[in-house]
Amino acid sequence: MPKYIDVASKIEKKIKDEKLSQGTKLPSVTELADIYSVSKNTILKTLTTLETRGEIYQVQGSGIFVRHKKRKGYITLLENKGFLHELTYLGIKSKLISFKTKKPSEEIAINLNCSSEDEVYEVKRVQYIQDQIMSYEISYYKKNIVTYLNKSIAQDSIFNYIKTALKLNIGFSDKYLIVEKTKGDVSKFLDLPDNSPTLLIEEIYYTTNGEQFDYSKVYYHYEHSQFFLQS
Amino acid sequence: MPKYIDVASKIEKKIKDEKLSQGTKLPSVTELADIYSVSKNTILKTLTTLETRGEIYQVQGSGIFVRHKKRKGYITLLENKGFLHELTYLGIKSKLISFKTKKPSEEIAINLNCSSEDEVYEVKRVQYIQDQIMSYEISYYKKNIVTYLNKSIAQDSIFNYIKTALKLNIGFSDKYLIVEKTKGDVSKFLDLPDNSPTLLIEEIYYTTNGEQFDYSKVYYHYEHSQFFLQS
DNA sequence: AAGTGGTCTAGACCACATG
DNA sequence: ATGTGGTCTAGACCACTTT
Repeated sequence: MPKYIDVASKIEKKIKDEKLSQGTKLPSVTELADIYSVSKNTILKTLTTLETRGEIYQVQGSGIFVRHKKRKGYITLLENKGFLHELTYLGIKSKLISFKTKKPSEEIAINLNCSSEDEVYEVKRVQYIQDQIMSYEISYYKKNIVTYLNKSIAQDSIFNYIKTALKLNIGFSDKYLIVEKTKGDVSKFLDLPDNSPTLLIEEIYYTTNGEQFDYSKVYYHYEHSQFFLQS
Repeated sequence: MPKYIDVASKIEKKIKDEKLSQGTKLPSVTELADIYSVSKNTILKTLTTLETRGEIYQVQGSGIFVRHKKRKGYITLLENKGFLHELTYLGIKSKLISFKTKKPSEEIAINLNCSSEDEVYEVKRVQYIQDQIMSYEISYYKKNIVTYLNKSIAQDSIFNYIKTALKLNIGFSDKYLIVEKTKGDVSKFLDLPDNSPTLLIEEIYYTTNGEQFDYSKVYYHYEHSQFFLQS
C-alpha cells in the first residue's frame, strides 16, 4: 500500500468521522506532511487523489477545503472508489436472464477489437436498485482474456470475479451515452411501455495493457436511475 | 506556463502530427525527461495530465502508449480541454430566448447556496450543433459574483466572457443526469412532441474558492446529442 | 510581510513486465 | 537480468491570498 493512498484514506476517514462540513479548512500542506510523517510531495499526491474523488478542493495561497457531494441516491459515473462500494451502498442486485458462448457479430467484433472467429461470452441481466428495476444489460466478454465464466458467477458481480479470481487488472474504459426510446426486449425487461425514454450507456473496458475485454450495452430505467459526475 | 503543461502540449502535438495510432509506444520516462530537458517528476506530472485527458495510458514495467477516442460526434462530459475547443470543433451556436434579472426561487437558492433576497441573472437559450437543435438551457448566475451580464454577451459563450472579461476562475462542477419525458417549454424549444425522451443535465459550477456561481438546467435533444466519457 | 499552495529538481529505491 | 513505470524524499523557489 503506497503511503499516499494510505494517508488519503486516513484524511478521508477523518473528514467522515468528524463530519466536517463543506468548506471546512484542513491543515496546510506542510502541517499535513508533519502530521502523517511524509514528505510534502507525497502529501501533494494524496491531495490530488482526494481532489479527483471530489472529497476536497485546493485554493492556491489560501488552503485546502472539504467538498461534499450534495444530493443522495445518484449513481456516480466515474468509479471514484471501488465499484463494489457503490453496489453495496446503493443496494444493487442482479438477475440473470441468459448466458451463452457465441461468435461475435460485426458490432461486437469492432468494439472488442477481435475477429469474428474469436469466441465471446454473452450475458444478459436485469439489475435492481433497492428492489426496483434499474437496468437491462447485455454484456460481451472476450473469452481469450476472461478465460472462464459460468451462470453462477454471472449472477454476482462479474467485475469482482474478474479482479479477484482471474486477477485481471482493469485499466480504463470508454463510455458512450445515448438517449433512446425503448422497444422489444428493452421495454420487456425494464417493464415499461414501448417508446419510453431510456439512457443507453455503451461501455468498453480495457485491461491495464490496453486490450478490450468487455463490451456492454446497459439500458437504464429512467424513473429509477439518476447519475452524478464531479470534475 | 508551467513546464509540465508545456511538455504535455508538445507530446500531444507530436501524437497528432505524426498520426500515431492506438497502442503506439512512446519513449520511456527517462528518455522523455532527456528529450524535453526536464526532471523525471515533471515528466510524470505531464503523463498524468495526458492520461486524464485520455491521450495516453501507462503500463507499469512496460511503457507509455497512445490512446484514442474511438467514435466521432460525441460530446465529452468532462472538460478535458477547453470547453471552447469543443464548441468550435463541434460547431455549436446559441440563440437567446430570454434574459432577465430576478430573485431566486427556493430551488435556485438551494443550488446556488444564496438567500432569496440575492439577485440572479436568468438566461434561457437554445443551442445548435451543426445547425440542428442540440439543447434548451435555463441558467442562473449569481449576480454578486458574475457582476455584469447583458443580452449581447448571453448570445455568445458566457463562460468565455466570465473567464476572460471578468477574470473569474472556474474551479469545479457538479453534474446530475436525469432522463425525463419532455413537456411544455422543453418540448416547444426542442421542437419535439410532448413525452419525447430527453436528458436533463443539472450543472452547478463553483469558483476556485468554492462558491457556487452558476446553476443550469440543460435539456438535450435525444436525436442530436450523444455523450462520451473516459476514465 | 507572512502564509499557503504550485512547480521543479536530482537522486534513491521499489514493483512489475518482458525477454 | 534488464528495462520501465511508480513511489518517496529533501529542499529550493515561485505565485497567489490574506492580514
